[in-house]
Amino acid sequence: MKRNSRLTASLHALVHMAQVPDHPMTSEEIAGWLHTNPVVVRRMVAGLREAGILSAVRGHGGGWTLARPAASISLADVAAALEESFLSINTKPENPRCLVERSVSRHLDGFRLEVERLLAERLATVTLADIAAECGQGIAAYKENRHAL
Amino acid sequence: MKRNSRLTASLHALVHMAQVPDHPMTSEEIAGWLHTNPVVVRRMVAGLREAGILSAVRGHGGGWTLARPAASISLADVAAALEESFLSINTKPENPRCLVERSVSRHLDGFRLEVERLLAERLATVTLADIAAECGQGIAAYKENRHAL
DNA sequence: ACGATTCGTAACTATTAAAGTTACATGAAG
DNA sequence: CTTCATGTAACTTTAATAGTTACGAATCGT
Repeated sequence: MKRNSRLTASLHALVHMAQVPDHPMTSEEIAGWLHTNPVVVRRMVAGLREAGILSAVRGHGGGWTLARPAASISLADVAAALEESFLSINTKPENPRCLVERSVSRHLDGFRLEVERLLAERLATVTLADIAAECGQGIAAYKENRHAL
Repeated sequence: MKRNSRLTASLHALVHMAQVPDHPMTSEEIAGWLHTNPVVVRRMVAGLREAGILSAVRGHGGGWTLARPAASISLADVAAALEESFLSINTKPENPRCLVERSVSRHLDGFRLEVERLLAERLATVTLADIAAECGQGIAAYKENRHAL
């Protein structure tokens, strides 16, 4: 898995799950899609479980399923659950006694907040169900997307 | 110098320069402000020179000065010259044959573009002169901000 | 009950992007 | 022609993240 792609990767997995509701998916399976390791997957989606987006079942036949209907899970919900910051722009002054540094940081921080708000707004307009529908839904679409093609 | 703070650091230095026009500042001096190394500074601002924001003079009494009036240099100009991406969100599908991944990436990429546009717009509304004015301008303010307090 | 399976998590290693450093060539001022 | 400053290449260090190993806990099928 590439760096800085936790949101992309998580959404990828979640939409696949939305396509086949009630079918638990294992971390092994997901790791295959994301070309990574099962443990990395479990670590990545831990926050999604805590946020009530995914529910996990252990043991034989276990795995992950969506904890609520795909239509009620927006991309913003997922992004928030991952607690990832997407804006890599430092707005904390290192030396708060320098007026210049403070002023620069204050401006940038204002912009940062505004931009994060816009992103959250946009992410809130799309749900997992929307994307699943775009790709075709259900078992057929799931098989279509099996990555084994 | 901390990571992901090239824009903040560059603006910090540039505003100090705006406060004392026609006084070349050495990388040694700037490195002191940013708590880093002169070579790191030279590397960081290389793009600013190529973009016509800074001009450098070598040799005795040399250093950097703003290449144009501070009022004509917006924060967006600086950000563009640094060629830094501020949105750490991967929107390139790793396996373009997966419909789900493509759909997710397409949505995120649209949002990314919109967000970057907003940020650029906002950065364009503020110039180095604006910030210098906020901090008090001229030699007096420069001394006020000497970081040696 | 028992073994197979799967998540949960801690502890460790590997990778990599960026900062920091050293070294030296280039050029300008006095 | 010495001194000081940038320009840049090459290398080392650092830190964030991915990847791995290991094992405990929980659940199912037999």
